[in-house]
Amino acid sequence: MMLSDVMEDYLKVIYQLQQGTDDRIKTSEIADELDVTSPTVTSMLEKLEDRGLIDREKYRGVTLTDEGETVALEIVRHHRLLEAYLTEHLDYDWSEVHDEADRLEHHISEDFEERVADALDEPDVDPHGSPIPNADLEPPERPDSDSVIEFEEGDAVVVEEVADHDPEILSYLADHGVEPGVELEILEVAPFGMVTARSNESDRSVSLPEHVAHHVRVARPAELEQ
Amino acid sequence: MMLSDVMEDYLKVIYQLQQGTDDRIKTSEIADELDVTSPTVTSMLEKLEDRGLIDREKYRGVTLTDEGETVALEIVRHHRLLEAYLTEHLDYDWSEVHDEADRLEHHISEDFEERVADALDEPDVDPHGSPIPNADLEPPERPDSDSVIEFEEGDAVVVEEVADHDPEILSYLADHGVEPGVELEILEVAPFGMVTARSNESDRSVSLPEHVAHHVRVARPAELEQ
DNA sequence: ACTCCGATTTAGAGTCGTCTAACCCTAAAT
DNA sequence: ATTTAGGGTTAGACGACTCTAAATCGGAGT
Ligand SMILES: [Mn+2]
Ligand SMILES: [Mn+2]
Ligand SMILES: [Mn+2]
Ligand SMILES: [Mn+2]
Repeated sequence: MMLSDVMEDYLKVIYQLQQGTDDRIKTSEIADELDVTSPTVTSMLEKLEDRGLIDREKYRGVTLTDEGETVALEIVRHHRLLEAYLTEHLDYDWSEVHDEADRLEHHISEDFEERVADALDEPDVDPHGSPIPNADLEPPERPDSDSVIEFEEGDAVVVEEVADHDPEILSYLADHGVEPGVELEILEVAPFGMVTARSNESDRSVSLPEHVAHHVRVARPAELEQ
Repeated sequence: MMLSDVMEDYLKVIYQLQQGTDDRIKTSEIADELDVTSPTVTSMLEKLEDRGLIDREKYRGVTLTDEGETVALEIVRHHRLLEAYLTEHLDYDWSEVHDEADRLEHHISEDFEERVADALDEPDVDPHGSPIPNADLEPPERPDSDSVIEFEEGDAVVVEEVADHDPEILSYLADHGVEPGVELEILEVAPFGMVTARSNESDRSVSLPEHVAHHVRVARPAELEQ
């Protein structure tokens, strides 16, 4: 199956939008994510349906077929391995890797993928804490983390994943001690969603507006130990 | 200036065909190299001319403008740095790097280029002995090597560059002790161009049919020492 | 059941890079 | 000066991906 970069991007986006819901993915969601108009999405969805990569019900959105999911996992694996390699071996900061990986993910060979995975010793998460699909492209199990928004004043949690790609936000977070692996004590969750917490890294408090906090996924330490 | 991958490839090919001649580059040469038809080349040449990247005289071929040459050098730098990086840091063999670099060269950022160059300590040749344009994209000086075909029985020479990209040929050459840096003693140059030589690496003789010998560029050791 | 709004699809068009078929130019040979 | 062979260009088309404008669907609220 010979797929264009663009088709790969559509499948990747559908995969990512599908994580954490059972809802079908709607035309407009894809259009937003890829920065194209909805008629453009509609016509690409027809093509992907013809190729058996998605299930489509007109006016009701799409889901990936198994084959489509495998392609998406392939691209996600490339992306996250590249992010890991760039930070580990080329001295990139975690805030800088996304765009580079987003271009290269479509252009590396299976051989390159394998050598990178070897050089990293088959990592299972990328620098943002997101799981890297294994070489067999089985869907990684859903990490049992929740958005930090779900917690309350007084909770002690560990950052598992920061699912944001904006370099400015990521730099800010790192500067304020919010990275995968650090412990946070929740100080306040404001009614409009802003979370204030103290990091054991920076030892000062940091406030995260809702749209940022939303992407900071954490788990209770207990859940890790059990 | 926003250029497509395809335009970059045309400029790179024109640059490479231009090395070692003062002739203008002809439509059909480009078509052969890129595996497209000549009308396709003609229409792309019109576009490149409009953009000021080539000088074109209808029916008489093209040359790169300074701007076009800079773009070509940029891509060649990417290509050769990638080849060097893949062999040095990802355990690729020199016979395997070309195709990978040929795809990635269009998709790496300037930042990536710089980090790779740093990791390699600003190398000046790639694994095939070809010069890597510097970061300022000044045209590298033409290496003073000649095809091994130009020499005669009894000459002692050093391999400077193996300007071939075919993995099978490169593996064969490495197996028979023909790589940049090795010394060769020319044993025979047949009338139909085949060169037989003894390598100080393998210590056995190896014969190279003309089309292979043509790409093996060597220099007299004396020229190196002076 | 009906109406209406927002989301989706249909229709039609444009750009890019490619092709084939037909025509044309240049340079070499007569 | 003419012919001719070979390569180059023009013309017209197509697939991939995108857009805007117009038509249509479906669900929410009466
Ligand atoms: Mn892969
Ligand atoms: Mn990531
Ligand atoms: Mn560059
Ligand atoms: Mn090379």
